Amino acid sequence: MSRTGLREDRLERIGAMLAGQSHLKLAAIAADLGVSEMTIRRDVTESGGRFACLGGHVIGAHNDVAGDYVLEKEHDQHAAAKLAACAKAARLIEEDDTIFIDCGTTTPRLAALLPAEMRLTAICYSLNVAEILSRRQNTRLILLGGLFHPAAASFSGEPALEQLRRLSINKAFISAGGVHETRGVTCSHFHEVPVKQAAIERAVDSYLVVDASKFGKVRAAHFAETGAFASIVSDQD
Amino acid sequence: MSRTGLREDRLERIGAMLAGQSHLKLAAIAADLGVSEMTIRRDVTESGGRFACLGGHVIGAHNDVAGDYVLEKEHDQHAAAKLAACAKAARLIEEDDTIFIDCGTTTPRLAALLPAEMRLTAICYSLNVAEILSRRQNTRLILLGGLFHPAAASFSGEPALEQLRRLSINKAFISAGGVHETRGVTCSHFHEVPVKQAAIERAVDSYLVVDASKFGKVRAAHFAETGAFASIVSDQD
DNA sequence: TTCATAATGTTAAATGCGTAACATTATGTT
DNA sequence: AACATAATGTTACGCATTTAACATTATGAA
Repeated sequence: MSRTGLREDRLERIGAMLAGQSHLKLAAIAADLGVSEMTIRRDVTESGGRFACLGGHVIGAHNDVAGDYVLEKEHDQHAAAKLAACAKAARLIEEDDTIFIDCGTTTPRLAALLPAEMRLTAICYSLNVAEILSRRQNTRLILLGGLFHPAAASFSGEPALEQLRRLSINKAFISAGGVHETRGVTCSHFHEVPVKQAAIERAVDSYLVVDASKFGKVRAAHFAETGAFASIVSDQD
Repeated sequence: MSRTGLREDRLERIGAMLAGQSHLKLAAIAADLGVSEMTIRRDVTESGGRFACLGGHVIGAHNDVAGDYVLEKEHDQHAAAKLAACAKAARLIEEDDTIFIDCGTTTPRLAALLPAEMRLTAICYSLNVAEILSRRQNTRLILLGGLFHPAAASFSGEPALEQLRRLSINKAFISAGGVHETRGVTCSHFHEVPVKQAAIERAVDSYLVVDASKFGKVRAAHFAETGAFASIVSDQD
């Protein structure tokens, strides 16, 4: 039994060193902590997935959304479809637009597909989308903050809603877990409902960005009818 | 001259595929884009640091704060001192505390050094701190949103300030660019001033977390006197 | 069409990573 | 103190990654 917890201490220090950096040389960490590279290797393998060793470097394993492994799997399955839908959505965006990007597993791809040099104002309320947008040069980013929900990596709260209601949006890109002819458009997380609704209300045009697997599905939280959208952007028709 | 920009297209698609994942197999990307691994390798080297190849995988280079290379360098210089200061600060935190963590290059390390299993409520207003905190299991995270400032990776805005003024904080961990006996405590970014001040006001105890290199320095934006803090937590005395 | 140039594919060799096996040192117990 | 066990260090070898060099295919211009 490791009474001392030295390994855990080192892992925390590795985490601290990694804060900011994307990857660090195995040798550098070993030198910094005054142990051998082999020990760092062993630490990383025992870290339970917090870190990973790749090509002599350590990287933070940085799993998108902590916990939600179900979503993560679904993610991979329809990855190509989502990418296709996002590519279409990205073509709708013009220079100097003010866009709203919803949360979920589809929308980060849209954020990543925005033309690199295009001047934009982007509004979002999820951590993974914000992170992608924050790296852009010519984009003004507004993140609606509040209480963090790990399942969707999104935030919720009245102050943020108030702020959203005072913003004007050209194009809102909304995602959904289900699109049904009679039951309308639904998602899984109730706290997202008021945000999505406010975004749709404030936007000149709203677009529903979903892969075709969502058609016919129904989720718990209803937030709009299909008629609320200027168009449904999907990999198929 | 690459008139077509195929490479750039692929880089965007790689970015989109990487959205969420920390790393992706080189072979998987090559298969998805229908090109050879060698081409992906060349893309990555020509990406100007956006991506990196490590151990047969591609990772997002994920540079902490886009742009601020000056800070990034200073960062590295006093890295050990900052880590030491943060380690001391981390020891002040107890189970079930509500803590405020400031923005900057020091505080991400504090966030990373928080005991892994400790139950906490954490308030922050910078993207890099939020990202680290969001991976914790037993922590309720509140991010103060608003307009993004790339230089400090932080957010500002009246709605977030209002929200902060309604929160109660046990311990606020504040960073600074300068600590001076007569000129007080200062930082470089004016938009941070009202946030820091509100946090100090709402906190039972505020702690100034700085490495010793900050002593005697003065920056443009004044936000507090040294007397406002329960103690100054630094690598030296 | 023909040519020049860019883009991509293929192959092959060497560097360096990753793993295992064993040696050594620390730690705690009786 | 002597022992058992955990923790770390060292070495060496197989193999995947990486790089370079060259072959091939696309692209655009004259």
